[in-house]
Amino acid sequence: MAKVITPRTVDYAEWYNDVVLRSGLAEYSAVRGCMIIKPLGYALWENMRAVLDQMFKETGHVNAYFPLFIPKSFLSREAQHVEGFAKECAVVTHHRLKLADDGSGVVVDPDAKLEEELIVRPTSETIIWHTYRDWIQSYRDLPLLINQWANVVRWELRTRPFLRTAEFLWQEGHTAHATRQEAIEEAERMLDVYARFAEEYMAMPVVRGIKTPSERFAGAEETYCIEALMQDGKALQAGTSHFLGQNFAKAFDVTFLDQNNQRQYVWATSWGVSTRLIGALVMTHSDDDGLVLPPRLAPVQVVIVTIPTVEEPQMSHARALAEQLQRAGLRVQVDTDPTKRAGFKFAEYELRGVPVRVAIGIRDIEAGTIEVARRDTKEKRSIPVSSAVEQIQQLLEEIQQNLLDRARRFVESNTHRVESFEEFERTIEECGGFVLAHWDGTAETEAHIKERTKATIRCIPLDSPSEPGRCIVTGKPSVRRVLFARAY
RNA sequence: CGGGGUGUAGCGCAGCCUGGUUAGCGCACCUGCUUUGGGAGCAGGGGGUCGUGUGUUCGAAUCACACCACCCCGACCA
Repeated sequence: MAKVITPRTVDYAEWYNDVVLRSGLAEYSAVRGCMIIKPLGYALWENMRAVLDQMFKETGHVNAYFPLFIPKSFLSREAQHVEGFAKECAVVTHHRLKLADDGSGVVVDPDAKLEEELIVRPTSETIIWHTYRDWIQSYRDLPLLINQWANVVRWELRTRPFLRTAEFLWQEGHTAHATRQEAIEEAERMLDVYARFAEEYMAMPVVRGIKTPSERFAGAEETYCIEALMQDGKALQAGTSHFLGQNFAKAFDVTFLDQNNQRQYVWATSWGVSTRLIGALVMTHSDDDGLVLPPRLAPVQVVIVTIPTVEEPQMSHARALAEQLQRAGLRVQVDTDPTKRAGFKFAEYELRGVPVRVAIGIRDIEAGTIEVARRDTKEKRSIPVSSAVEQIQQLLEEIQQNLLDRARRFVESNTHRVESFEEFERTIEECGGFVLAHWDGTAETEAHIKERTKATIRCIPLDSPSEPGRCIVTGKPSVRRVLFARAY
């Protein structure tokens, strides 16, 4: 038992770290708050990226790439934006090192000070809108629908692998539109893309909603979000889409001439998801034996393990089956390594979250069967090798669906409606989860609740029906319930 | 940024309080044999600036001081 994972019931945070580190998704690096994304974690990200990229292209977007560095002066052009990010910026001040006089290594060369400091981008609105000024002259240049896959740096005080790292990988869409309405539609469209991706590929149910003013992105007029519920009852913001109004157009003077030859400021959106989604995936499906990955995103969907014996016809059987599965479009790995025992491999592939494991031993070959084990329920059964491809394909779909159903049931049974502040406090403290309650719409009440319970308004759900009620704190009238939770 | 913790082999740790031969254990690694359908057994072997610096001492992993790094918990944030 070389690799033991702390059970979730003992310490959820420790369990999370164990799963991430021991499954080989990522490890800590020599740089504080920055992680090394290992091949398994990166392959997962590549799969996510491929699907999202396709979805972005289907909705009319194209990719581009903007600089990593942003002149300091750009950041301060939009007042709220700079306020939101100033406290967590990495700053480049010099461009050269030199040998230390005492021979102790290298030091920053004071003569190589930059005239204007450069900020390592925490997000790219400013440099992109500075560029859009040149790209947009006419209504014919709009809409401008651009996405960028990049890394960004936010000097967070407290970091956790995938959930919050000082450097992270993400995509950021930045679009420009001729009308307010069109920009709002874009922001909503991309939120919908994210929600569909979360549910259809990650098998992770999400609540779509809008943020309250105090939780809005720095510089946005409206922030849309998808909120997911983790197994420990805490919420995780899984993606955001912002309607930026004309804030950045005004800050960077981006205007166009409309059909009536009138000069207008451009309307903007930005939207992003990050490697945080990998953390969300872990905390939605995984268990005390390690990762559980949804088949649609799993880097390896099927692993075929041969049970070694002296004579080894298993190998050729395994390779033949792998070939058939690959031809059917599946991602397959074959493990015929005779130096590790079967039990070790079983545990190892479970730890790494492979959805379906096939075992082939001499017994199976004699019986014309294979043993198929599914990761989500740990069930095993023998099936005839003749129908292996169809059955495995079907099983993968079943697993994908089961993960979503299971996660949905979890969210449903951990979403509570409360009518009083007392009930609210008790529910948050004892059950966690999502809490739907009436709120009077003021920042004061929101802050009060946060202070008392550490719960925040995750969003005002888009699909929430209007339902007259009274604020749980002030008793003032409210027209709909909002979604509260303690959050990551 | 506040609080706590930890730095000894790739990983996990013991040793430190009470200084003293060659720094030890488990896992992993290498070799051999036996095993092999749920994390194999035996035998042998390789691997160490004891986080860094300064000090105390005949002698420091061990004592003192300073520093650094990372992790965890909070406040802030994707």
